[in-house]
Amino acid sequence: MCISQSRAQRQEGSDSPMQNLSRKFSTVPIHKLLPSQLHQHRPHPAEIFSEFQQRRKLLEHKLVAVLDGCAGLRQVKAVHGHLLLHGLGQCCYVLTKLIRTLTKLDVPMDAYPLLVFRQIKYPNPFLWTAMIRGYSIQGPVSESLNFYTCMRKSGVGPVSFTFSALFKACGDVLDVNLGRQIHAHTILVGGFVADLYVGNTMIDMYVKCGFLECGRKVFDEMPERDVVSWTELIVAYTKVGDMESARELFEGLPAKDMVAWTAMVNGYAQNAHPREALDCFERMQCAGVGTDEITLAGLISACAQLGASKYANWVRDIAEKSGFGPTENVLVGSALIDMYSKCGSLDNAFKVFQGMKERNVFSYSSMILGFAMHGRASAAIELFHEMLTTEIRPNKVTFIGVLTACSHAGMVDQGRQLFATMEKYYDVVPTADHYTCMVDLLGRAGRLEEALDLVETMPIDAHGGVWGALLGACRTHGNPDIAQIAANHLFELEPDSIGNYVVLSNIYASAGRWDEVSRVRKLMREKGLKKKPAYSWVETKKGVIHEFCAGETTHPEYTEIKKTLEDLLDRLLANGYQPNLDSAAYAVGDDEKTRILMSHSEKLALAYALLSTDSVSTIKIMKNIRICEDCHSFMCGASQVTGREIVVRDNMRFHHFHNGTCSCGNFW
DNA sequence: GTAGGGTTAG
Repeated sequence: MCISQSRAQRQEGSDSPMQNLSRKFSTVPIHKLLPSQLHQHRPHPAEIFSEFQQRRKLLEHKLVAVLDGCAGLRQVKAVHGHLLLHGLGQCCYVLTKLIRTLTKLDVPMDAYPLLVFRQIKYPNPFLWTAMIRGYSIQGPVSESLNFYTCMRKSGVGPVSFTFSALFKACGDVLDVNLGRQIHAHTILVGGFVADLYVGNTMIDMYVKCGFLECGRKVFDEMPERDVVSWTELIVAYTKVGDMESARELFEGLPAKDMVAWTAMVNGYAQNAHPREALDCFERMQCAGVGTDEITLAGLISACAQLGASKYANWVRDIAEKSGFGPTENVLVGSALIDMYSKCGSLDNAFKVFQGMKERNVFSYSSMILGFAMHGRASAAIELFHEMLTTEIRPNKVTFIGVLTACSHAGMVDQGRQLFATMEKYYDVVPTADHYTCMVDLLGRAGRLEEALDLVETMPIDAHGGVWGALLGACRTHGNPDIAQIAANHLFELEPDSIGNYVVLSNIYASAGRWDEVSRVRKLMREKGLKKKPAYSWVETKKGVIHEFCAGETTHPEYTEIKKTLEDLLDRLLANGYQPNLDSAAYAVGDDEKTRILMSHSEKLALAYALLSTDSVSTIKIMKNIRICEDCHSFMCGASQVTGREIVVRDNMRFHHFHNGTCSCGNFW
């Protein structure tokens, strides 16, 4: 027993030279010795190395923290200089951070980062990956891939982050083929395909490239998923408008966080389902999930689509209570400006704008568009000039706003001038949407030939909007010949859009060309297209919304409505109003035309509002299609004989009727 | 290292 023990001791000693050494050295940690004791003790070398390593690690961490705080290339270079000076020029950990910092500072990879990298003798996988990621962010992606190949050749194995960086690169340049190759490679290398981050970036890559089904397949095959994987796919479905699939997936998500809920709320809002967006938000609140500015942006957009002041005030209240009020938060503020404009309260929109501490191009553009939508052209243009005195540069939407303002106010020359400066001074290349505004501008002003010429000579392809603007102008100015040209293009571009057939047929009807009217109607029948029913909505005092369809007689208070309308008509006729019979595009007698005109949904809505609201409040009516000429002059007259303010939002813009005139100046 | 965002025209 005794022998075997001593043998074991001897064996232990021979196996471990360090243990042998330890008998000759002190085991007291060096930092616990007094200076006077130092010369008597001989600290163990392992301890000295360990202490050295600890200090070095601490130093490296500190350097990484310093790099994190670097604000510019000069500071990074200074750190690098110190690294070289103190023998840390080969330290992969710190240099990885250094390269990442340079990437964050947008320093071109080929310049300084590559120089740093080339000085390293033995780069570790993280350092290689920092280079791959750098090129993946800046491009070219081919270089990113080159680095990957070199890394493999040098015998360094990848880490999961390497694949994430590569997939991100493929997603950014929309190169699904390369993505597929790397996907296959990921499987080949083994292990990484099951990694959560790798899977998530792979889903993102497929989705960005437009291969949603491939992303779904990756998702379905992932051994482990988290809320990020789910949310990526949910968003992908909302972006293609497939809210049903998004909802299905969302309901199956076990732990829904704020981002996932927000994806649903905003998905509904973006796909024109404002009620569902509101419902979803209420569920989110019941689930006790917090709200931030991004959730609010979607929610506010939903309220803007509903266009009712009841919701506008409700959502504003929520924003204030969540700590994202319009004064402090530029995102929420801009969204509220847009919402108030669309709800008909231009005053509230402007109040929000004025109260904002910080403004950006969204705030200005929304406000300019608000003014334009409400016919306040000079205010829109004034604000545009005010914006130019700040550091904020206009973008393409800002120009849509000012051009629309000019167009609705008949300011042809000013509009032309602005259009000419867009690219020259502001680097905003005109898009087909801007040409739409220009065609609208010329068209409304009656310069149909010039408008046609512009469409035919514009340097980019005209889309439906451009021809549609021309067709609309032909309606206003009664030009069936140019209308036919525009319509022919529209029938090609938008074969199933019913509105174009209706407008063309109405133009022919106004010109009394009934043969042509029947021809267009026949075309509609052949295509199986049916006229969209015209609706109007009116909000009563209690915030209840009543809907009226053209020609309907089923409202419970129809008798009173009819009586009110007849009384109003009598007063208007006495005041000089004459029904615009051209607005009833049917080959029938004048009496029948008048009867049809009196059944238009906005007139019914107006009569109901007169019946059910107090005599001082503004009447707000919303419509799903453009207001006709007859209803427009009817509203003008009504605002005069009743002394009421009437606001009508049609599918184009707002009309403020006050004392016999409209804010649109009869341009719409 | 991975996920949610605002204004647009006929």
